[in-house]
Amino acid sequence: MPEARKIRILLADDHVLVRRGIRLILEGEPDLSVVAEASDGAEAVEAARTHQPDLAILDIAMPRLTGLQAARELSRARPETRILILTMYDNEQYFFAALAAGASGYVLKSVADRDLVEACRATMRGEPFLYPGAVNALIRSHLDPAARAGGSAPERAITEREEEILKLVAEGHSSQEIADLLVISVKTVERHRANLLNKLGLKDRLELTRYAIRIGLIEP
Amino acid sequence: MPEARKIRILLADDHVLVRRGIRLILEGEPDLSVVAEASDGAEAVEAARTHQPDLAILDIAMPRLTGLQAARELSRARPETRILILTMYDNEQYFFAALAAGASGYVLKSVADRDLVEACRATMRGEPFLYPGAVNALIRSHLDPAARAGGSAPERAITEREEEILKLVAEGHSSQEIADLLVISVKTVERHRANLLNKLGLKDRLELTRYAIRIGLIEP
DNA sequence: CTCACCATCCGTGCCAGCACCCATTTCCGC
DNA sequence: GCGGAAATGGGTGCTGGCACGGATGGTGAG
Repeated sequence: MPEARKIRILLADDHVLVRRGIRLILEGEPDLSVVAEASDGAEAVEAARTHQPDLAILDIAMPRLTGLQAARELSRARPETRILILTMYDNEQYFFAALAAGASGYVLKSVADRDLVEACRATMRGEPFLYPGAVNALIRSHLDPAARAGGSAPERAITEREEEILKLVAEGHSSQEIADLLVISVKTVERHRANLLNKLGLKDRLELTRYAIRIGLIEP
Repeated sequence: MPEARKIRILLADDHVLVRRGIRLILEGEPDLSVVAEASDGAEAVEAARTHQPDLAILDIAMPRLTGLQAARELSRARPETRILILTMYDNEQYFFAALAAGASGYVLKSVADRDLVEACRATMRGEPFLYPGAVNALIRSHLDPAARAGGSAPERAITEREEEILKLVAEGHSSQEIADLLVISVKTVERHRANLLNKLGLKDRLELTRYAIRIGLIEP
């Protein structure tokens, strides 16, 4: 039974080369088949509708919709499609967000060539697949749910207002400008920014900017 | 003559998946052979010494040494190795810098799967390989040498040292840290940074960061 | 109802970033 | 050799970023 029932995979990443690499890796396996590719989150959601894949492999950093946004869309629109999040960064913040978005697996690009195939199969068997760091984070979170809000794994979700400030800060606006834009006091802007830095475990507005770009909040 | 004389290729990119993708593409060709991989610029220079490749494919955005810095090193240390620069972004500034650094070809990652193999062969035949946008830029530069880096883009090309500072600033290092790293005074770092802001028409280190990300000098 | 959390605001203080001024040395091209 | 550009170093001064301390009202979950 050579064609028993291949796992139908949707592959979403904004880099052709990465897609090409992953595709070649996956197509080398007898039980895996890439039935569609997408170069951004919106395309991925669209492609999932038309191609009805069993599994969607989503990169986090994509234009239009990020992988996480796409995952939320997908798990609402097509809950039967399992989701595997692929990411460049070992960042617990993303990892918890990925779980919340309905992902069943979380794989780092840096180890992807070793683990990716195994992750696909595990996910389709209904088993979660996480990289070691993520498992640790999960255990810590289990042992002390309150620690999610502090310690090394800042995990309180960012609020709407904070995201608004995050975007404006990352776009290069000064606290004064943001205060004027939102018609609030400079002090409040600074307070929100400080909370962001604290929650995300970042150092200054420069890192905030890179973070915002990574999650697709703003364009570079 | 199936083993006539394969082109020996050194592949440098900081992402395993990208290397994997490129490698699979290249190894599919009968006349191309990847003899070494490197995950940063310094490794690439080192690998070129030991493996003596005919061709080095260098990503611009790499840790330690960037692709351009590695290209300069390489074309000095091993001029017989041809250099192909691989980049994420269509940016003329870096295209000219690549030429100056001794590169014979300049390929965009976004079109790499189509053109990469052809670019390798052309480069080895001694023909330059450029993507269409680069050719246009060259023509404009020929018609009006003064406009080379001009127009909406920065007027004067940024120097090697400035690029070094640009990268470090964009990575979030303070002036003091950079001064210590490069063993120069803080004042000199600030001077270079000021020159960069001036040349690029930017406001502060935050914009410098976004610029560095846009041109693919660093990862977000 | 109380508690936790959010959004809002204020004061103080330090330091890094940045602007604007200055200079010297080296090296390259004309 | 002279002019120009790159790299190096310096001084002064303002201000915005960021940490730290406080406070209030609103709102939803327990």
